[in-house]
Amino acid sequence: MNLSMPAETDRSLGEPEETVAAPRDRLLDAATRLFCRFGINSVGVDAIVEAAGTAKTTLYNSFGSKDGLVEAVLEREGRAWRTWFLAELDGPGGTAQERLGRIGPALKQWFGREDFFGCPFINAVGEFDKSDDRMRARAIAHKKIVLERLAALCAEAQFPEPVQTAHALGLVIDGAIVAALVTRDVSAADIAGRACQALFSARV
Amino acid sequence: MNLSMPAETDRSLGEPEETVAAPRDRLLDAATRLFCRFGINSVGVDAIVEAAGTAKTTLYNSFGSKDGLVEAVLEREGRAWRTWFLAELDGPGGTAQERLGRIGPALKQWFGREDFFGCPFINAVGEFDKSDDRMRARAIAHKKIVLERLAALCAEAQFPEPVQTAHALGLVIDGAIVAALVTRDVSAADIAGRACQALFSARV
DNA sequence: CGACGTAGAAACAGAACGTTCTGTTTCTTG
DNA sequence: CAAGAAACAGAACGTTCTGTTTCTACGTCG
Repeated sequence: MNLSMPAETDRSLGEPEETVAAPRDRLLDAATRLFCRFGINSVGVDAIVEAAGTAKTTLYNSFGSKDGLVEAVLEREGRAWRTWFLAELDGPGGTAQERLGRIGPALKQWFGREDFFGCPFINAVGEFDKSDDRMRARAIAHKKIVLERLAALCAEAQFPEPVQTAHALGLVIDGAIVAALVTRDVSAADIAGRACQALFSARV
Repeated sequence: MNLSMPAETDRSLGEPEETVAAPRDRLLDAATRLFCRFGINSVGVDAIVEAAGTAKTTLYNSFGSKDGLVEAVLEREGRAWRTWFLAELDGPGGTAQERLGRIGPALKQWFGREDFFGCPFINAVGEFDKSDDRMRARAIAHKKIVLERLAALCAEAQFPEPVQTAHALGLVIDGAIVAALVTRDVSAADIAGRACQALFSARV
């Protein structure tokens, strides 16, 4: 994986496929993997730097603290997930309601991944002090972006109460994530897809 | 609950209001409070025994280990929650569908409590190793009991697919719990209540 | 060429962790 | 009163934690 060699940018002619990511990115990758699988509080910085193949000094020079690394991981992971998920909905063609109908299939694809360990924001809020607003604020900011896009699609689909329907869709999505995490059963996505259809036809 | 203690029952004439709960129960109470609020991994045994007003020896004689205490806490808390929640649904009078309609109000009541910190099982699964089956199994056992009661009510309400509808209700419930935990907004229960009604009218 | 900045390796400090241990106190029971 | 059990108090075990420090090596660039 890392080699532990300084020369990580190939000096000579250039063999881009043999290069290794920069230490900062290796730390982000390793921390993301370990945090999501084992929980943030269960992973020490030693395990992270070992998995990243870097030194502890690099971690603290790059992120200042473990919490800084946590924040960077959630920031990057949240952005990546939103980009992927919203792109799944906004695929080629389809009316607004048909795009909303892709929520279930998109979730199913996600739940089937080997590295699916639930929503990092939900897990993070659950394992830290619930009276501390920082982690909750990060999760709210993440979900707000998704909810706003869902509300726009609900409005485009002429639902009478687009914001409320979007929130209901959000409940179904989060519930499916939790159910898939607990049961390891991807069919939670099918249940969620049917629940979405029920919301559409009920036009709540 | 357990007793197992000779003392703790007021010996003499009886001054029931001045007695203190048995050490084992004090440990369970303190651990429940601290685990739910701060997360299991963030609470050390020193904090628990201090909050319970007991000695560490009592904790280890009663539960064997911190994990034994965690298991006892989840066991008792899960049972208490299920008893309360299902009793809310099975209140006086009402058809099966009307009882299911009490899901939203029951959640709202729960979300409004000061000591609402989400579902301890969801939080616990999220903060431990996701490849470890023990914690997941505890959560599954808890949710199974609730889902079975919901499915029975769905069948009684003549829904064509009672089991699937019950699972959909479960998604909405879990999603509302997560949303209320993250946002601290009890109106997640209202959204959940409307989503339940949508599921009923869609008869999915 | 030499200075600078980045990164690695390894040790360290101080605290907290779960757990075990040695005693002491309290209460019940014979 | 004597014996035993249960709880308390607190020190100590070894490990792990976050974070710091020191030192070395390399690549870049003036």
